[in-house]
Formats: sequence, structure tokens, C-alpha cells
Amino acid sequence: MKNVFTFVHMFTLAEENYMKAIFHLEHESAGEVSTNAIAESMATKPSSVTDMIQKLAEKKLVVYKRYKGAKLTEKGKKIAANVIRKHRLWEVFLVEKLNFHWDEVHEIAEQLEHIQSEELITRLDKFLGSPDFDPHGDPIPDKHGVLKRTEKKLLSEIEKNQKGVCVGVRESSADFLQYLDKKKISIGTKITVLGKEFFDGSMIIQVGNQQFFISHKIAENLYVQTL
Amino acid sequence: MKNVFTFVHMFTLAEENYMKAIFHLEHESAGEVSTNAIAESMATKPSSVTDMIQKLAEKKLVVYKRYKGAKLTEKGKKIAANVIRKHRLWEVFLVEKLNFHWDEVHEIAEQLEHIQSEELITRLDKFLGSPDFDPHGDPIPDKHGVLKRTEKKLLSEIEKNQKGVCVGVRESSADFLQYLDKKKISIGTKITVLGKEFFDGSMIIQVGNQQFFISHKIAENLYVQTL
DNA sequence: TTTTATTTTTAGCCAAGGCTAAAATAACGC
DNA sequence: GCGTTATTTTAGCCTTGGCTAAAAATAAAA
Ligand SMILES: [Mn+2]
Ligand SMILES: [Mn+2]
Ligand SMILES: [Mn+2]
Ligand SMILES: [Mn+2]
Repeated sequence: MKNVFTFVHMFTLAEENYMKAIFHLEHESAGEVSTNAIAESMATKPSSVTDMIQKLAEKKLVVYKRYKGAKLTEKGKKIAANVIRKHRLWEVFLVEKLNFHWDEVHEIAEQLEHIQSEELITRLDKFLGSPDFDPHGDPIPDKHGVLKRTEKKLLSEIEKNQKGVCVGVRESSADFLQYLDKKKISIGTKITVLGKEFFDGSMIIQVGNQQFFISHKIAENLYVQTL
Repeated sequence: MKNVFTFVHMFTLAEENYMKAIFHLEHESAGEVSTNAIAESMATKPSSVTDMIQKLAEKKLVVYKRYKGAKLTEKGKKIAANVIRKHRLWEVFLVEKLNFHWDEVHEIAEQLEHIQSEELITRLDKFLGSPDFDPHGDPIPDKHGVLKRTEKKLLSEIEKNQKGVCVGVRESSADFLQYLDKKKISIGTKITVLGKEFFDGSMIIQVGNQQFFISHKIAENLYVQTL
């Protein structure tokens, strides 16, 4: 049901990116998001951030009190979730249909997520079989912006002799993803913790019939579901 | 062979759109393209056009002499052709894979044509089976920007009792395309000219087992290849 | 409770890409 | 050839979204 008379508010690329960044930061640690945190996550300057969140506040997309940081309104949250939905659906497309590797898709999806067309996303979603997760194991919000939360743990939180199946990555830099490839770890891979060093959090794990050492840095960037 | 050290010049959305518009206008009528023509085709003001073509001239993308209009350089031509290549490949994707109708895809392709990634287009092209034409019958430039020219005529140029097969549309407004649908005319449809009125250029044509009247306005917007 | 350090905001500047109004140039009609 | 008209350019202004430097507010230390 396409309604030509419904004026669909458009947002600029910059506005969408700010809302998305705030959305992610709110999920990392509850409460208001600081100006500095936004600036860092967007590789921009705090003064630029102040400027933009003031504009977003005027448009009722965030609530903002001077020196207190910003928080998305319901409307802002919906818009951000929709941008993330688009990002992740396009990532699925790039991997599943165009055979890109999971470490190559993020930059392209950063551009594709801003394409404006409800209908396009509806059809893309259908074409892809309405996937629930993107190639990095991140959940895809539904068309109302609702994210189903799954109970997943960081591999670093798992105890010796426990097993888990890899369900996602916390970081998705190409470097990290390529490391995982080299170790034959991908979404769905079963991992057993054979040993854990208290001093530095490093582990010995079993993947398939290989056993090897991983640092804490690796373990705290891999999400697993315990079995 | 991806070469990370080759700096790929990026152009802004506005620059790409100007080059594309000039490219199309050059093909409509040879020689320099006038400021006013560009302004009209882009729904902008002549003063804005002058501004931009001066910038494009500095970047050696067009040659420009005051009051003499603009003409793309080889480099400019290549960039424009590549944008058009992307536009038309995305239109094929939208119609062939997402089942959009041919009158719905242009606006979305206007956005998608600016996505920056060589690799993406290489893979998209392959995914689509390296099509030669877009859903409106327009040829898709190859990766070097070369357009294969086909000999096609406007239906209005065809004489009484000649037959032709529809190979494209000169206009692709939704209104016109929807008219063609209603008349069951699409790319590949065989059309026979049964009668032609000299006074106003209107025609009686046969399409399938239907015979009907069309105005000159219709006939001069349909490309056919005579049989 | 001061002093100091950190965070955040303000003020002022810049480039891109629009616009309008006015000036300059070219083209046309006689 | 000359005045009129149309086209094109310039000048000056605006908005968006950046930036730096300085000021203000808050937080941490002493
Ligand atoms: Mn991503
Ligand atoms: Mn992802
Ligand atoms: Mn088109
Ligand atoms: Mn087309």
C-alpha cells in the first residue's frame, strides 16, 4: 500500500549517520551519549557534534540538554534502526548474491544504507528471504525498527571446558575478519575452550580438529552462544 | 587485480550529475552544450550551471570558453559513461531481480548510480549476466565507457506498411511507460504501421491482434528497428 | 574549598552548491 | 549597422556541515 500523499520525511546523509552513531553508542552503555563519544566514533570534532545534536534536537530526533549529552527520541530511534536495517540487508545482498567476502562489505553498505526507497528495501528483504542476521552475525531490525535481542556472550566470558557456537563478531574490521578466516572461524563454527590463563585472559581453544592459542583481544571480540 | 595504491579520483554527486547531463545533451545534438540547456535539463538555474562548469573546466573534465558552452573532455566523457553504466545496470537489477516495473526504477537508479565501488559494479554486472541493454532499451556502456550504437529509428520515421520491433523509448516518464503498458507495448513488441496521417503525424498501428490510433507525440518517443 | 584538568560549547571561519538581481555579451530584426 | 532581445556571466547572499581557537561549565585533585 503505497501512499503518495504521505509526506515521507527525508534526512540528510549527515543526520542519518549521527543518529546511527548515537543509536550504537546507546546500546554500548545505557543513558545519555557524550559529545566526545560521538565525535570519536564518527572521527569528527566535538564542536561539530555539538552543532549537529542541537539541530537534531530542534527536529525532535534527540533530547539534548547542554553539557548533558544526547539521547534519541522514539522517532530518532526508529530512523536509526531503519538505516541499520538497510545497512545489514545490503551486506547480506553483497555476500549472498554478489559473493563478496564478509570483510569487504562494510564500506559499500555505508553508502547503500542511505538510498531512499521504502519499496526497494521491502523488495530487497523479500529477495534475500527476509534474513534475521547480517554476515557478521548482527541482527537485522524489522521494518518497525525492532531488534530481536539474542542472548550471546563474548568468548572471553566462557569458562574452561565449555563449548559455544560462534554467532557474531564485536569488531568487524577487515584485519580481524581475515584473522578469523585464517583460523577457520566463521558464523556457526563450534568452539571449545580447552584452557584459560587468568593472568592475561588468553585461551587455548579447539576449532574443528585444530587446537590453538588466542589472545584476550581476540576472545573479547567474538560472540558465542553456549551449548 | 585490485590496486590499493592507485588513487581513484572521486567526484561529488553534483559533479557526476553535471557530467552525465552534458553527456546526454552532447548526444542529442553535437557540438558545445549551452548553459541554458544544461540548466533546463537539470532543473536548476543558469547561474548555478556557469559556476559548476567553471569548476569542471579547472579539473579538466570539460572544455569551456565564456559564452561558448561546455563540452566533455575524454576524461569527463569516461566518467559520465561510467555513471550511466551504473545507472543502467542498477535498473536491470531492479527489474530483473527485484521485480520492479520499468516505470518505477529511474528515481532509485538516480541514487544508486553514485555508489562508489568498482568491484561492486564488476560483480553486479556479472550477477546480471552482463546485459547489453537496460529495461528501457538503452545500451549499457562497457567498463571502458564505450557505448555500442545500434541503428534504430523513431516509430514516427517509419512509413506506412512497414514493420518494426520496439527496441527502446526516448522518454521514460512513468506516464509514458504506463501508456505503453496499457497498449501492451514493451521492448521486443512487433509493430506494423497500417496508416499515417500527413497533417499531424498520427498513425494507425497494429500490435499483436489489436489495431489502434496513436498520436505523433507517442510515435516520436518510441524507438524501433525495422524488419 | 580552591585549584586544576577535562569536557563541552560558542564564535568565527571555510568550501560546496544552491539562489536572485544586475551586468555583460551575443544574436536577431530591420 | 543599430537597437532590441535573449543568453550568459558576475556579484553577492544563503544553508549545510565541516574546522580551529577561545570561553564556559563540569569534574577531579589537592
Ligand atoms: Mn557493516
Ligand atoms: Mn555487519
Ligand atoms: Mn533511468
Ligand atoms: Mn533506463
